[in-house]
Amino acid sequence: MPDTAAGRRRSLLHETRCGNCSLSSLCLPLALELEDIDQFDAIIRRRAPLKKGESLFRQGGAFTSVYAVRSGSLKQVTSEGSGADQLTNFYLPSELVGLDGIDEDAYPGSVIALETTTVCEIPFDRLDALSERLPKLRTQLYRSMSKEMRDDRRMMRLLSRKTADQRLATFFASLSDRFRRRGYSPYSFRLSMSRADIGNYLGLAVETVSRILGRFQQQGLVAVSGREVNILDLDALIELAEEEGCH
Amino acid sequence: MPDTAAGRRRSLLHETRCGNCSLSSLCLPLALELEDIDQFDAIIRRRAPLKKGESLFRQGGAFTSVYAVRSGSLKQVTSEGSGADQLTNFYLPSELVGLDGIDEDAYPGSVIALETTTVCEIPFDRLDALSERLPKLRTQLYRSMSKEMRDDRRMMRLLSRKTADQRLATFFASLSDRFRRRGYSPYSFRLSMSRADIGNYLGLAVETVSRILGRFQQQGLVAVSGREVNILDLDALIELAEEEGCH
DNA sequence: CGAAGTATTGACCAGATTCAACTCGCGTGG
DNA sequence: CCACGCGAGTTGAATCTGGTCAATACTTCG
Repeated sequence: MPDTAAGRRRSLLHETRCGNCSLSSLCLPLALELEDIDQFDAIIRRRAPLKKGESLFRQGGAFTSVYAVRSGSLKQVTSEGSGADQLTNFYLPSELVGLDGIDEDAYPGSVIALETTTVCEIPFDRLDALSERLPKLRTQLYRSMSKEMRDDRRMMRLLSRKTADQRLATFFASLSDRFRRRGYSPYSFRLSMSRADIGNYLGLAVETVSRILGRFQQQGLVAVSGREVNILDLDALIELAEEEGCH
Repeated sequence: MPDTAAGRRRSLLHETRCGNCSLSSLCLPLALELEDIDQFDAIIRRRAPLKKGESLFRQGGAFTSVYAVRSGSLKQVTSEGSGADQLTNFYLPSELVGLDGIDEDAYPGSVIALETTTVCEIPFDRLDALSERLPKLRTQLYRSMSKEMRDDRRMMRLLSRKTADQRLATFFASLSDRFRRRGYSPYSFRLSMSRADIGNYLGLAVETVSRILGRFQQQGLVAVSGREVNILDLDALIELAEEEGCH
């Protein structure tokens, strides 16, 4: 009876087993043996799906868990001092959220769902304990953090050296690549974030995002209609993204 | 006979013991018990001091170790594609260098001494193994990485939201704070990096750095003479750094 | 269907870059 | 010891990219 509460719960539980998760080749337990995966699986907690706009946690909240995105997408927003927020990251399925809260035992930003989103909650103390026994898990955790640091550096480079056009081009190329890795079309996808989010993330005004998108369209690089994106010339986008300041 | 090779080596070895290192309260082993510190100490390798301009490791080099800065300072430089380098970080004593190389098993940037600099080399495989037995060390390692992620986010905010004045103000306030924590004067110090380095780091042209430094001087915020800095009004600097875009 | 939020477009403005000239400080070698 | 030369730093003028403000269209959702 899949429609009883118990039936639904079972199917949800079943659904969250890492062993049969389609993301297992990208996610934290990627290096684990079958039996180890079960151990890992055991510490994971299900969360009810988040609806668009709901927050996974709020800035300043006590750090307890990291989260693996299972479906949907989220944004991380940090508001410092009195003023404007800074959008520091978008998270897609298989990515790990909350690692920057370990130090200071508090989340340094709020993380908000951009659409209906499900996540796996991984209590950090249990993850840490398990990582003591599973060197591969530990390694993977180090790798995840290290990767995030590398991505951050790339973002700094984008923010301090690239023109608005290059930022947008980089953004689309990167999204395309992330979708490809997850088995989706790298050429055709739907943006879950608003133009304002994109601008905030890339350090640009909304108007600039809009204008450049228009230009890209004229140049035949992409076809954009609302949040629906078709990438027409990925190579050109990538080239534009990498292009060096011509002296 | 402190002048024999053996004597010198002994004194150097002695010098590098974590137990009597003045930085131990800031550095990686900060949470360890005395006996644990000795274990940690045992895996550390001395390195000959780096002279100004020498590199600790080069971008793309195989990742083997992380390094704790003991004295002096370094910069991390990433050159992507064909063109301009990006200076992604300055490292001061007690800070950990190279953590972003774990993922990909290669250093994502070159790290270069800005002055005569000594570091402690910590082979990562041994650190990882030791962290299996010492939960506090593991925690500290997670914390270090987490902190670096947080700092990166702050940098992104600086690069995407702050004006040139605010960037410089933030830079000086942050340096001041880092010196204070290390027991040096927060008001008077010597910059080990060039104006070009500062500009590169903050995403500004050298000329802009120079001009704004001049303005700060006129406003009585700092007194700068070459690389010698005196901070005259730290509070004003901090306020300027935090100031919000006034709508 | 209407209202509020989201996106686009245009005109104008300003902060920062670029280019170029010039000065200063420092180390080297004559 | 001083002159020289080079790199680092400063200053000025012109330019330009992207931001701001304002008006207008499009969507999405109650």
